[in-house]
Amino acid sequence: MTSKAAILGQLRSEILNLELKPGSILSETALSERFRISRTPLRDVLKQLAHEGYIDVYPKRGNLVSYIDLESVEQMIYLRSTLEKDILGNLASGSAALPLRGTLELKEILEKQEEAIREEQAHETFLHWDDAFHKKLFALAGRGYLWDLIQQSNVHYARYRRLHMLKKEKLEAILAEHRLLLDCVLRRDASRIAELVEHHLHEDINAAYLQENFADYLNMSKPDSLKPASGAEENIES
Amino acid sequence: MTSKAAILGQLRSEILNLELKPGSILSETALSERFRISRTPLRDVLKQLAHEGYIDVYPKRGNLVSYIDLESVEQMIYLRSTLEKDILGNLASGSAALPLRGTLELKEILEKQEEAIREEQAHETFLHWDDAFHKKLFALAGRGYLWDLIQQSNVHYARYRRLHMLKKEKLEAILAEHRLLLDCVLRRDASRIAELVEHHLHEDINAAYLQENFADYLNMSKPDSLKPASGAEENIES
DNA sequence: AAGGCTGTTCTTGTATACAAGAAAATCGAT
DNA sequence: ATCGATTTTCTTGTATACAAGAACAGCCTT
Repeated sequence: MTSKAAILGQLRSEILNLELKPGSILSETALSERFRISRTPLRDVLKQLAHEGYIDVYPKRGNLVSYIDLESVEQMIYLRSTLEKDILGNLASGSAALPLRGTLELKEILEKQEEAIREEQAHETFLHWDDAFHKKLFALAGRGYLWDLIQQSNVHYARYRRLHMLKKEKLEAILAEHRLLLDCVLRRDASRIAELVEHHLHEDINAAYLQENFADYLNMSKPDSLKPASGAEENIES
Repeated sequence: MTSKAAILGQLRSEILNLELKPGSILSETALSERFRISRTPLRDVLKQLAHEGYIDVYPKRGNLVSYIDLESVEQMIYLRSTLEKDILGNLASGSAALPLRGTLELKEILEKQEEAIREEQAHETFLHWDDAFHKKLFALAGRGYLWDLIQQSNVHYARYRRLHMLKKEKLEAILAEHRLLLDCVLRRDASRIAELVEHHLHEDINAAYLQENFADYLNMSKPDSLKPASGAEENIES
């Protein structure tokens, strides 16, 4: 656990699966002791995390694990929804036929997902194969580049999904929708895809429920005085 | 010119307007002398540039201004095309009416763009207002967040456009298309928007012409041995 | 002349000492 | 006890010395 890439991955996964709760302090000195590495390379890791939205940097005060930003969640859902409607539409309406190889890989993924449901403590595994399914669709449409791009700004949406999963055991429902979508593509029925994708991604973004049960995970847009750096402090503006 | 944000902006603009050509070396020591600042904060700036694709980092060898990646260009055009079709479609089909204020701002931008055409050496100014027009459309649809997100991965597309501009003086054509698009939205005619957006953004991605005239600006996918770091070197993987 | 070894000199990567800002704790006066 | 100024102690930001890898030049060998 000494390389920068390993540390980055470790912190990323701890933040994503909510072991590190929003608001937790990531101190440079503390982390440098934990990972037995000096502050300089560790700062590189924190910079990367900050750029991907995992942490908020308060200059000369500290780094906090970011609170889940529902605005970002809504925007990412819209982005994915719009793209996947188009992608699945193209795959279905057959200007380019779905190759047999791709079909098989998709079905394999869905089987893995079904297995994951049976396990207990299945959420992380299930989510992994859920992502794999959508990623494969992007890849088959020649849009893997965009999938990777989206993943770089996915912290808030990824954690939001995990909070929702905790409540509803609607894993079966999700899997069923995947099967339905694949069916439409294979039967070359583009007509229903738009509504299916729309419903699949907009898993009721129920802000009220979240604020009731996970208020301390969320970013309630408070006065600017409490917001992280974004201006001309000693920070880099993006 | 001592703050990190200023240096970042300076280098960004020099790379975007091709003063710093692809392949140019950005040495930490050289830059630290140029900007009278130590290597540590300067490395932060380079990290940011690397993350946004402005430079490629070859560990222990150097940092080169990235070559224009036509794959990225095509992906970004598709991304914007798909999003803007939906955005303009929504603005036109009127679930939410375009407010008077927004209409006026858009027309103002188009006037600025017309002024820019008359000036000589107009390209940079023209492009600025061109971006402003599209950005305003995103904002009016409540998608300013996504516009900003896209801008963070826009190096290759931005430079590609500048190379195209050098050849064709099709500034008037672009402006005319803007007027046409705005017209469709105001007249609530959503039918032609898709094809207009498609044509507007896919300004003939003529790879042959570029490779003929600007081969040394482009990233011809060479053998892996010449590619920048992306694996388990001493670098951070994204 | 060609090939390979070796040392020099580039580059970036890391560690650490110090500077500077912000918040908290302390101590004092009222 | 309460309020306020000062000091102390956190935090991150910066500078710099050193480590280590990569490329290059030169030389020697063949």
